[in-house]
Formats: sequence, structure tokens, C-alpha cells
Amino acid sequence: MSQVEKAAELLQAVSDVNRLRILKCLQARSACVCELVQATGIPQPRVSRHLGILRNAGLVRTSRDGQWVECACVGDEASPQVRALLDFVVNWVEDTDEVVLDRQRLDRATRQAAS
Amino acid sequence: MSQVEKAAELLQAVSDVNRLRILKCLQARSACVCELVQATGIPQPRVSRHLGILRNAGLVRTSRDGQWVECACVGDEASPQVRALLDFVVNWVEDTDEVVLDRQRLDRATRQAAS
DNA sequence: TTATGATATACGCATATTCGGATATAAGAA
DNA sequence: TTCTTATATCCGAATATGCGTATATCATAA
Repeated sequence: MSQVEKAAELLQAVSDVNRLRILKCLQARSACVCELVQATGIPQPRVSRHLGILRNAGLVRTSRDGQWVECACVGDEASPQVRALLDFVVNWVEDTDEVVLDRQRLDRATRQAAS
Repeated sequence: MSQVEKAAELLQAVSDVNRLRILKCLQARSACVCELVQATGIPQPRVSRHLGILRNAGLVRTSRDGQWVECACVGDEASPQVRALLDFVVNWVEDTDEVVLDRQRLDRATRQAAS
């Protein structure tokens, strides 16, 4: 696959409202799936599927912690290209009311009482 | 439409190989449609359609010059958000052989003998 | 073992995107 | 007018994407 195709794939991975909201949440802090569900109000299967897309693209890493799956934006283990995209996107998407509200609910989210 | 939805739309507009190649050409210089066809080897209707998408998204402006339609990346007339995305993308997509080749053909392209 | 909560996946459906090829439109030249 | 070149749009087919619902899997507790 050419570099340009790879770039298009990465951009495609961030060109969705659900995924942008998830990334903006993970910019604030790592979270497990059920916390992202509580923060965004997006149904759990949808969160899970979009997290899979972000993970496949290499933008998010997940690790199981017992019953929970902890999600975080990738750090220095990722390629400079991926890091650059991630840094750009989370800063470029503004902290509008919608984003702030998601983060407020994320603050109050717990690992209980998700779905 | 929310800000996040708008952001997703803009990212969607740049998440395609054809459109990235066109943008990388227009980063080098403005060009008319038939020159972009010569530079990229992409069929003319396809170039036209993808230019339409870039124009709709506000990333590219076009102006008719007689028989030709001159295309260019938007400048300061665009919103800061659009400018920021454009600046990021054209610098983030690397100047690989594929991109360099497109630009070499763009250098030699003329307004004659396109399709 | 069974039960429960967290997460992932499979399914069918609706819609969107992209494509090639044909054709329409626009501008200029003969 | 007719012809040629440049550009845009229409059409149908193929593919991709996103969704909700249902269900499967996984980990833990009882």
C-alpha cells in the first residue's frame, strides 16, 4: 500500500462523529468501554465497533483489566505519522459544549452501571 | 450541525487517495482540471467529481478562465479551521515517489492535450 | 456450577461512496 | 453554424459504511 493510501486510511479512521467524540474523551483521560458509553450516551455495541476501528488504525490501544477493557490514545510507541495525526485532531476539534458535556459525564462515570 | 459533525465532514473530505493526490498537486501550484488529469493519470470525470467534493467542503476554490477551470487551495478567505486542516494535511502527507511523480508530470502539463 | 456485568461480534438493512462509461454543457475556433 | 476542447453531470453497478438488535464471549462472583 502506498503512503498516500495509508494516509487516506488514517484520515478515514478519524472522519466519524462517534470516533471523534471517543478520541476527545480519551484526550482527557483513559477510560474503559463502559465509561465511554456513559460519557457519550452512544450504545455499547457502537462504541465497541468504533473503538475497534480506532484500534485497527493504530490510534488507540486497549488492554484488558479483568472484566474491563481500558482504552487510551496511543503514545510514543506509535509511529510519528500516527502521533502527528492524533495530536492534530484532538487539538483541531474544538472543545464545544457537546465535547465538554461528554467529558463532564466521563468525570462522573464509574465502572459500574454502564449499559 | 454540531462542530464535531462539521469536523467529521471536513476530515471525510480529505480521506480519499484521489483527493489527497489532487491536494498535493495544488500545494505545488494552482492548476486547471486538465492539468490535474495529466499530472495524476486519473480520468477526467473522476477528477472533476473529487474536485467538486473538495470545493463543497471549502478546501479548494475554482474559477473559470475561458475554456478552463482554474483550481487552487483556499487561502486566507477560508475559515481558520479549514486553513488549519489544509495546512496540516498537505504537510502531513509525505512527498513520496508517487507524489513527486505527480508533481513532475504537473510541471510538464499544459492546457492542451488533456483527455 | 450458575449468575451477572463488561465487552465483542454477527446479522440484516439502509444508506453512502466510488467507479466507469456515456453524455450533457460551456467556451472558443473555424 | 459546425467543430473541437474542457469540464460537469447522469446512470447503474459494486462496494463500503453505519446502524440497531440479538447474541456470543470473557471475567468474576456466588
